[in-house]
Amino acid sequence: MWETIAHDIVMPRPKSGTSLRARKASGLSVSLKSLAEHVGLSQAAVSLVINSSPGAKSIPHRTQELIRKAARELNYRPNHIARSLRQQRSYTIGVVVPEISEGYAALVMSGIEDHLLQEGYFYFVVSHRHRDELIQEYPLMLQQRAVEGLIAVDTAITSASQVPLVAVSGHRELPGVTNIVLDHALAATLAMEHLTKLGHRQIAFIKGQAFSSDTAIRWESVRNAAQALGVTINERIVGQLEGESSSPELGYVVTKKLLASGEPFTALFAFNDISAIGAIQALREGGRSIPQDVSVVGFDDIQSAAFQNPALTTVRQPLREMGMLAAETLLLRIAAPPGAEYPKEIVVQPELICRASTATAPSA
Amino acid sequence: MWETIAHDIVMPRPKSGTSLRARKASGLSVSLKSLAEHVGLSQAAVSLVINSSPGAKSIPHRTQELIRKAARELNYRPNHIARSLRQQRSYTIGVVVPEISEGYAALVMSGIEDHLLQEGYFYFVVSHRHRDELIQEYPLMLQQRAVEGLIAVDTAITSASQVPLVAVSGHRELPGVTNIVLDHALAATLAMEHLTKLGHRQIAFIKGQAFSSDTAIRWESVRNAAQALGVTINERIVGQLEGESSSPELGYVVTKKLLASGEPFTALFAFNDISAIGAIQALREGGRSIPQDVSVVGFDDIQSAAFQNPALTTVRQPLREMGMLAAETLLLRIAAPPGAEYPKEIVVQPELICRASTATAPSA
DNA sequence: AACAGCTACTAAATCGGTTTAGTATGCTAT
DNA sequence: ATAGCATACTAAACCGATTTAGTAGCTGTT
Repeated sequence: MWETIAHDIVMPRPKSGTSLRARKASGLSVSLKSLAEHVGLSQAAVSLVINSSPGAKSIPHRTQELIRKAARELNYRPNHIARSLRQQRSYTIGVVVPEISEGYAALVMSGIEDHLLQEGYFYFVVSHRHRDELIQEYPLMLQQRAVEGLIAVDTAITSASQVPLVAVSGHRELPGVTNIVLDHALAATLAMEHLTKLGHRQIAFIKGQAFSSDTAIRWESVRNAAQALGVTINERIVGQLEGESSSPELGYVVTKKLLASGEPFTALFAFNDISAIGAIQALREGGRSIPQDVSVVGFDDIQSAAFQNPALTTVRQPLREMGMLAAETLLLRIAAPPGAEYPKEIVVQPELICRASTATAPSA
Repeated sequence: MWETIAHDIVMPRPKSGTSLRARKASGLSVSLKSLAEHVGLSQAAVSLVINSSPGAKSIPHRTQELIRKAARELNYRPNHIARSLRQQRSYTIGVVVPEISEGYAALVMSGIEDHLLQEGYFYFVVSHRHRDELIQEYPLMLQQRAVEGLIAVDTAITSASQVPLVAVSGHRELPGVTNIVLDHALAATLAMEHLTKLGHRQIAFIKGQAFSSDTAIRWESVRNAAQALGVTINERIVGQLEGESSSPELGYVVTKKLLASGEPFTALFAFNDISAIGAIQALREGGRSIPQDVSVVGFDDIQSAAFQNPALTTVRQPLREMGMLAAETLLLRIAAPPGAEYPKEIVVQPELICRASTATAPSA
């Protein structure tokens, strides 16, 4: 007895050698093999022409045109995976960020993307959310996917990588790493000069989280700038962000503590714009007007800084430019012969953006 | 005569068959072939064991352990590209967004990422910045890179795709597309009810840009809700965002025009939070306090909405959830047999987030 | 003794391109 | 006549895995 078992009947998947008609009908894209059969030439010839390889110079124009025309008509697009495998080049890089939805990372990525796509590269992004095992694992997973290089944004990658690595605000002085760093000394000086010129002496600070790569250097720069300007730092009005998320909430909490200390201050320099926004909230709840009673300076100049009320005075990091620079440097390093020299550090300049959250200090 | 031409001496790149020692020394990762040679078994056996394939069940435990141990020690990681080519599966999808650095797209992507990485998928992101030729071209480039599916965020993809496509706030009713859409009727009702309960009758509106996929449906819903609540819409205080960027500036410009019309209004319902933020700026410059003189309602609930001053009342779109849902749906569609049924539309619910930018209408 | 059936593997095809080495053909120069 | 050379290609290896079909060796059964 024969039974028709409907759910066992499966459309046979045509192999790559099958006729064009079959491939197209089944939704498969046109392969080099079928294209070659269609024009009656070898795969080699077609490949050489499609890629305008040096080897194609002996192929006459008429034949080249024939091939190109057929490729166009059949909408042939070389399978990128097959090409990657053979050429041992993926035209892909990996980007590791703390959290993709954060304004900081988003701006850097926007810059990265700008340069990469232009050069025919694509990229994978992964957010590690400060989980150590992911920070370890993601670079390996990315390399398994044959990325040609890595960009780490605000992330201290510790596992050595087989591929070039560019860090944006990441670690310092690791072998094989190019660091894109801000001129922190200048950044601190810009902010501190601005505040002292406005007459502020009692300045509160919010330091970054301990895990953030910029925290230490930024704080050191602030201390140096303060000293140079003759400002003494009162440790009782120095707070530190705590927690792994990046929401204004963190700045809010720290600022509440600063207020609770009872210590007077007329200005506050926050670790970043996000925490400055939370700080302003807390200051207002504590009955201070911004900037009449307390001036607030942020850091980064994320997009929403300009549209706060009051608009935030901040030290601008050129984040998009840093992303572009990272991508550019990485591609150069990829193209360079192995063992070639590479830049260990590239310094970019901050800029003070004066808006409405700072004003002259209230007379004591 | 023999000459030593130093710069022509090139390290020979060992082939995959070469000894382990050679591969590791030259920085190449360990291949299946070299691993197999190392343990004295065939590539097939090693592959079966590594992947725990059904075919490995006839291989005794001792041998399996031997293989696994060697793999661990040599830090063998299968080349993902080779695997993709053979299996015809890339475990990669493509995500098309207007601009990666925008809060809206960033939140959706964050949700997408959450689900994808968990399932072993990676993704490429591309920002088209509303350029038509890129909206056409990127999906093709992504398919060339063998993505198994596409997610389009707030983007009307028109070229038919060979792979499953999920649109978040994208087009409607295209064959082959699953749309993740907000319940716009409910969204409009929530906002309008809130405003009318507060006593507002003269309400200004900011519509979205013509190219934005949500503009039409949202406006229709607002009109329906207004009618149901007995509110008449005064077309002279209905503005529309213009320009392709997404900065508060656009909302600022429109609101300036609304004010210039001279027509009175006590509330404003903006197309999104970004434009609401710009609108507040313009209203303030026009001498109105928020919310005493004018109440403002935004849309989306992007991260910075809560930290505006005043904190923004807004209709929350569950953006992260929409991203997760999109990823989940896409993976289900990828796993489904070709030709299988799939959801055409998935509706998600908005939520009114009452903050400080709305208050009772000033008595006339 | 012959055969089936199981165990423990392996050989070889395959994915879809790229690239190297080679070959057939026709032409020119000796 | 034939070596030499350019032209116009092609055959086949290769990238690094997965996967199918098959085989050698052993045990147990009739």
